[in-house]
Amino acid sequence: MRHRLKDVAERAGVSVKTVSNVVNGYVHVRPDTRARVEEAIAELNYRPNLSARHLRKGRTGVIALAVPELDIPYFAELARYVVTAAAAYGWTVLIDQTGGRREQERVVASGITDHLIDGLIFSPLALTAEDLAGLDGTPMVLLGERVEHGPADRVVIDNVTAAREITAHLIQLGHRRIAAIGSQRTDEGASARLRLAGYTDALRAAGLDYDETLVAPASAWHRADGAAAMRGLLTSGVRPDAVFCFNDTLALGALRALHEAGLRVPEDVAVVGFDDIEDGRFSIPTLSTVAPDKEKIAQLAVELLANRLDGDRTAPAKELSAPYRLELRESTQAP
Amino acid sequence: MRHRLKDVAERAGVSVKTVSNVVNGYVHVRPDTRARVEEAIAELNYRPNLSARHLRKGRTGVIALAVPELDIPYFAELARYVVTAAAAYGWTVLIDQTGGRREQERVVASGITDHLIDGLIFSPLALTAEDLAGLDGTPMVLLGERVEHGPADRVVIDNVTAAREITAHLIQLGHRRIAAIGSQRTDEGASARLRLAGYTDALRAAGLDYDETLVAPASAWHRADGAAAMRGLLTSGVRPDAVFCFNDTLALGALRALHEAGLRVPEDVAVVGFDDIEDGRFSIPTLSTVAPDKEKIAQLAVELLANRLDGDRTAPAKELSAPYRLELRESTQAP
DNA sequence: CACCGTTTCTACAACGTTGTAGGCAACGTT
DNA sequence: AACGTTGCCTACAACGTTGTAGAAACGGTG
Repeated sequence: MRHRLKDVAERAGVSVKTVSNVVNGYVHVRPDTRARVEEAIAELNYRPNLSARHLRKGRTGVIALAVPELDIPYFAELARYVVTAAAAYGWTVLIDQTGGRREQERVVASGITDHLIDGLIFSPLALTAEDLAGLDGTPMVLLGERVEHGPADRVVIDNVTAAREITAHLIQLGHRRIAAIGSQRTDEGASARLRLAGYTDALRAAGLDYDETLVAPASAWHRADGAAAMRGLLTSGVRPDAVFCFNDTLALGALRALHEAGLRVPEDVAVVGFDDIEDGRFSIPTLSTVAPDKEKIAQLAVELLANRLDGDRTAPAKELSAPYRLELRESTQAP
Repeated sequence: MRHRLKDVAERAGVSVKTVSNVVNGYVHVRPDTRARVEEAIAELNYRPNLSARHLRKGRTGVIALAVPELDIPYFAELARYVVTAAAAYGWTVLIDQTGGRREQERVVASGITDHLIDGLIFSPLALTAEDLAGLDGTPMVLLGERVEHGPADRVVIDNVTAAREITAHLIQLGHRRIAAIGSQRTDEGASARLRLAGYTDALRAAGLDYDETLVAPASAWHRADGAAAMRGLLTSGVRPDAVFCFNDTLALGALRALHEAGLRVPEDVAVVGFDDIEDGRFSIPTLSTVAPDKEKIAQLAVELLANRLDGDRTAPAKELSAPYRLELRESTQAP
């Protein structure tokens, strides 16, 4: 059986509250009393009941991270950094997988975990600002562009500028027929919209025409979608000399499709992605990409949450921007 | 503010317990009373406080999954299946990242999440059976070979046979100098030991000599380790005509190293992995591998945990085996 | 009409913890 | 010697929920 404060108290011959004071590091406890209590704690292997503590204190020391899918490497890597950053505050991270479905996201946002968690870091795909309006519950930090107009603190990266820079890199290498893979018509494609904007900006700045046939949609951003989109571009007869994929998994799929079509990368077609997932550092060829500083994103998100928990919960929402850099590898230049 | 049973009770003009009865689906509540209570619940957007419920009932509806690292695709994919399988039981899954460090694993096993969770699915890397001995706490299901001799329920796959079969596949293709990447000397390498055993079994069965210089250790099983081990083999002058990597990320790293050395896969060297992660279905070349049925593993683990929670907690530990199959792709045969 | 069983509901206690209030020594100061 | 201050500790209540016991109302039976 698990032991309670009461058991420890009886063993140490003190009151329940004194044991509680020892556990919580209260100063006014005589050294010998403290020692006796600590001994009893060790002997019984006592561990506080977090539910009871939460019920009393209103804090659990647990925060949640909600992401669309864990087996998208970007989110898995991000999750690792969030867990690490949260550990610095003594927090445990509960990871929730929403599948990107609006209903599930709404459930998570309105607190599926209910009173179990102190705060939420949330990377929504389908959720709208309206879904969040009127949520008075758990403090929340949003990741990414999906929900704008500040219903909650947010951490973003400058997608438009990053997309413009990586596209400009392709242009500077001499590419002129640059395809884009990953555009999305739906409202849900907030990142897609911004990255497409950066792409068109770069074309315009270089005096290149925007050619709609070079822009391939992708409803999801998995490897299979990237491969399918690339095959579609190739069979439709457009012959790009470079491809900007809106994330790395799309790009890895595109690399595969180009390989199957007998085209060499980067000699025949240059390829860039976005996210800097680990796969891209070992793919053949290695993948040029936009590398958001995931560690920084995680740290900022945890920090915003900490401020919100300790500080003014009604203060206006803050928005922080995380840095990124271009990671230029083999897929845009011969080894 | 969040509302409590008391608020709902006042609004509906009934006792607190009646509201609790409605929330919990107790039968003896008059339809009109039930309706009034439900209306009040909806108006106040009442949600039960799980901590309080847990404190009273001893159940949270939350289980934890502890894995070494989330950005190892195998664990990310497994996590997704566990979340899905647990949802069928109405459970939320808290995901914990141990980093494979023994101390952290011990903390998790002895219940870092303490009384917050009902049960634990645990994939240990460094933990020993002694660490688990004397743990009387939360019901636990172990994944993999690390901890043997049944201190807890366990789900495994037959690593030895699987490794033998994939090695036999290489032999059958005519390969004779088959390297192995991923062996580990330390106690922690339980999977490594079993896969190495399968490898040597297959060699022996085919009458091939075991050549120690063909076996490369890898302390961790990341892409970088696979690439380093492969480079090591190549520069040491041994010329394998095939490589069995003990997991897929090692294999992807090995593919990369072979590519850098100007060797073609599978024409010059055939490569196989283990785990069937998504990357391997899109790599160049696509990767032949042992595909454990991750969905089944997750389902069995959740099922074992459910039985343990509802049934006899002192019953002897059960061990279930999950199926696998060989997934033969380009890396062992020309496209 | 008294009695019994069922339905519907309520009051109370308890889960394990911590904040508040307060008591009792021991100490230094007047 | 009386006083206030400080250090150390205890008793009690409360967090929000549900199990238990039982009360009140109702219908049917002898």
